Amino acid sequence: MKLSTKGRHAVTAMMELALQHKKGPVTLADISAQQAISISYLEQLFARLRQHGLVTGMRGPGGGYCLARPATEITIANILATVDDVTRREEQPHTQGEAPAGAQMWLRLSNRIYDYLNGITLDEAIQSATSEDQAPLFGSSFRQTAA
Amino acid sequence: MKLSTKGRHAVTAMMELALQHKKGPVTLADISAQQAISISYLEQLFARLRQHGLVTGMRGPGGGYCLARPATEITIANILATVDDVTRREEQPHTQGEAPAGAQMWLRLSNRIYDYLNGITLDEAIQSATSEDQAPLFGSSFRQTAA
DNA sequence: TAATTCTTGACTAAAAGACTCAAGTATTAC
DNA sequence: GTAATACTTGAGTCTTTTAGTCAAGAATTA
Repeated sequence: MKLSTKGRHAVTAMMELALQHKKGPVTLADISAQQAISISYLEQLFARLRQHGLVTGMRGPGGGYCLARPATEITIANILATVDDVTRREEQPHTQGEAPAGAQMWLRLSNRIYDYLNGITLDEAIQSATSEDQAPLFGSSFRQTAA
Repeated sequence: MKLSTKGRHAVTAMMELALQHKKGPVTLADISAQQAISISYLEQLFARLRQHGLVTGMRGPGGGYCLARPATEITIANILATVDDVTRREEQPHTQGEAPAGAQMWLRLSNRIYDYLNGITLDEAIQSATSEDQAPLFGSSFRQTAA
């Protein structure tokens, strides 16, 4: 599991597509202008998104990119996985006694985060981000103590 | 929000401290051996962990590092925040009409992830990672479709 | 007092990440 | 047919991160 600016760009771009899908295909030039990223870089990202079946490209004038599936069927984890080469990984079933316990524990935690992000659809993310009053999603019993 | 190998090292090191806290302080040399990381690098990480009040160092022979608080009161988000300079960030209340909608949406999603990780304590992470039978934590209705 | 351990801080080499640039080909609306 | 767009390819640059070294020193305690 990983969370980088590259993933951020991909997610926000996908959100853009979802928001404007009623207006038809969205051009990379549009997204480039809104996100202040070069078209060439977006091309890299969208090449992967397309290869993984998350978007479809339409050529010619009036063309652009659309979501390949409804926004309710695309998860945040889906998007991050395409651009960051991360997936859910299965744990090894005890290779030897001298096992990297820490690695195994991290793997499980990592998978847990992946599952969490896989439970958030693009549509839902937009909904909760668009709603004015943002209800706390967790009790947040703990806050930062650091100065 | 960010998720890097640096954060991974910090989390696994903290797990190690939590596991061995009954045996007293843990030396960096121990962790170095277990995680195959140089002591010097660990020193960097632990310097930050100590500054943020997550661990306490004990000098002299028999010294080492301990958790500054019980493992039930340290969250994964706490740990990641110390080494990665990430925190929960407040959203701006609509600066202008020409607002970076995508940025705002990402911020909310990012905070949501942060809150999630802030809801997982070190202790809980170890528990769920140690238990043999790992029950699925989410419905995981969606799986990877990519080839 | 000497061994052990943390503390601090500067420094560095290699790798990855985050882009940009360029130059072309393929489609399709008009 | 031409212009607007997607798509492809590949190189190239700049920054950040990672992972680590080196060194001098301060605190602790056997």
